[in-house]
Amino acid sequence: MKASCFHLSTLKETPVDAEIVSHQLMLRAGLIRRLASGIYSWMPLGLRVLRKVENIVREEMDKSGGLELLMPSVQPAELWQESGRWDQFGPELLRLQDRHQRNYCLGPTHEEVIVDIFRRDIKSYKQLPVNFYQIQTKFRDEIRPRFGVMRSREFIMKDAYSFHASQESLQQTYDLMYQTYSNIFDRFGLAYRAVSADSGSIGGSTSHEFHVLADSGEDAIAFSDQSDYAANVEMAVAIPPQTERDQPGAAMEIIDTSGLYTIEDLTDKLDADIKKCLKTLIVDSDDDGLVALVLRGDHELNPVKTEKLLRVASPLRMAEREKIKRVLGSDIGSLGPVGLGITTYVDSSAGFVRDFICGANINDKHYINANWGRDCEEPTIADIRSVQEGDPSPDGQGSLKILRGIEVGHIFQLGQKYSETMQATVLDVNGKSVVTSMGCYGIGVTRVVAAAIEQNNDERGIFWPDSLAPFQLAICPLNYNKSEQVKHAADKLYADCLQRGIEVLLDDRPLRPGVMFSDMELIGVPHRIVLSDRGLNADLFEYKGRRDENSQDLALTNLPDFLNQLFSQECVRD
RNA sequence: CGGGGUGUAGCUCAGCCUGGUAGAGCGCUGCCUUCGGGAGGCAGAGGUCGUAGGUUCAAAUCCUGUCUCCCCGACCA
Repeated sequence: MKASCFHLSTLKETPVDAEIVSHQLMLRAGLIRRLASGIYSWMPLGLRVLRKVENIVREEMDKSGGLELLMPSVQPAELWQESGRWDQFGPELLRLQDRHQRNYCLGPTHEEVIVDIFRRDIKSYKQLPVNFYQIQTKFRDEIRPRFGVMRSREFIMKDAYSFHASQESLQQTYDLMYQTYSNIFDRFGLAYRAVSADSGSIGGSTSHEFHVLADSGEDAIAFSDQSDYAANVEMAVAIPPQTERDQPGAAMEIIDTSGLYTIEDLTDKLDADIKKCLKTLIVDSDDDGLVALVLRGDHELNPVKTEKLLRVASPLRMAEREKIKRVLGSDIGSLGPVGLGITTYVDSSAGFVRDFICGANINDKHYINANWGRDCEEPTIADIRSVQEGDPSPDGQGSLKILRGIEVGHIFQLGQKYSETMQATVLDVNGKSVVTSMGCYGIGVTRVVAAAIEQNNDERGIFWPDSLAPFQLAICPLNYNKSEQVKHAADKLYADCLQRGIEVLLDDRPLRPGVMFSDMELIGVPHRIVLSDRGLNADLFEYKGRRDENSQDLALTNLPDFLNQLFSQECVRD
């Protein structure tokens, strides 16, 4: 490609609305343009990257026996009513009507449609297992789209759905998909991590997320420094520090703590050990009452774990202050488990603390040296906190480290959630009708592009991994439009690269070198060759990798070999 | 949806408080100079000031409605 024939629309200034680097760089490099909130056009340069992602996904899915199909993005309401999700999904589902006032939605996902296809087409266990997938545009009417393509309303996703006559078969395909995803992310050339995950609203049991590691990631993931254990912090099991409680010490006393309402106040003013200060949080119950949650002062509540507990309202809601005061008789800064009188869950770590400090449920009073069993009821233990860096790994090997990640892939075992309600059955060996089990496997294709940038950028712009770069090589001729010598050499090199199948961008624009270099660095072309009169006169060309400190001058005679070496791997692979 | 902001040239923004009829930098077009890290000069093009109404002799500026977009919270690939 010649730059003069391409559309490079780079921006020198950073657009104000862009909050995170990937969004800024995608706009500055001219990969995307915003059309409306959460809706973006992919410009030619961005589309080249998007296609790279798609193709890798497609190749690996095909290799694993996936069958590509393409389902409509507009879907009839009837299907969604049948699965029950027409009502469940809420405003995130964009609904529309046609001219006959029939209801439709824009597909946020395709379980309903695929199940419908399946039940019409597949009758026998002999046709199983199957794994259908598509790479297609989805629409979710996000409450608040942000971060550009990272959380947009319209986005492209690869979604795959597998069907099975048995759990064993589902497990097999699930494991295969896990491996396939690992292969895909390996090929992307991104640092990633597969973690056990909460299956969320989509339902099902076993589930893993694939995260691209980046400090700006929205998710925290915990993994063992000594084993394979890795889980989303939402999910990671918090192991109590000990298995038996120490004997109580001194007798409980009530003390005056006017003006001390937070854990910090207590540790500052009373010189107390934060691990001995228990905090009591009050959330709404599912029957209009209250539930108390007790945690160690240095621990954080984990809403995802907590909302699964009996009587706790889901989604989790902190109770209103007035209601707490009314029901419990004190303000939130003075609450504690002693004599509280409502359902109380005590975090497993907090349940082992002896001689603790807690609110007395009387304003401006706290107890010290309180003890479970002696001063209040034996605690109902639950795992309700988020793990912290340094906690023991739940598998007993090593301790946990915490990194941030961007969720770009998610695999689920759906089981029979949809196949049951929508009657996706086949006949088994005995001619009996059995409900199929399903798996579902997603990759956020557009999000992968953003995540790749989030992980690979510097002050000059993007640096793409070779596998995702819109162009592999930039040829930057200095004075292309003035110097016959340079033009000739550049054209020859360009033709040679095309011949070799290298994706090359020849910058033949009449630009100053600085502008040209900056553009190529901004858009992240991994390799750059500069040709100039000065160099050619000395039989030299200049090479610089996007991530290299310095450029190097190399002998022109070695250029063919150099190209061979540089691009041998990609040529074999693609 | 709740809270906070914003809207003026393609982009980043000034002007608004204190009404008098629109500006800068970058980008764009042409010419000249420069030519290895976002050059300089000259000459240009480009804006119903988000939108509808109101106040006023006069509105980008004041008032009201409305829309857009962004930020903070719950959701997710």
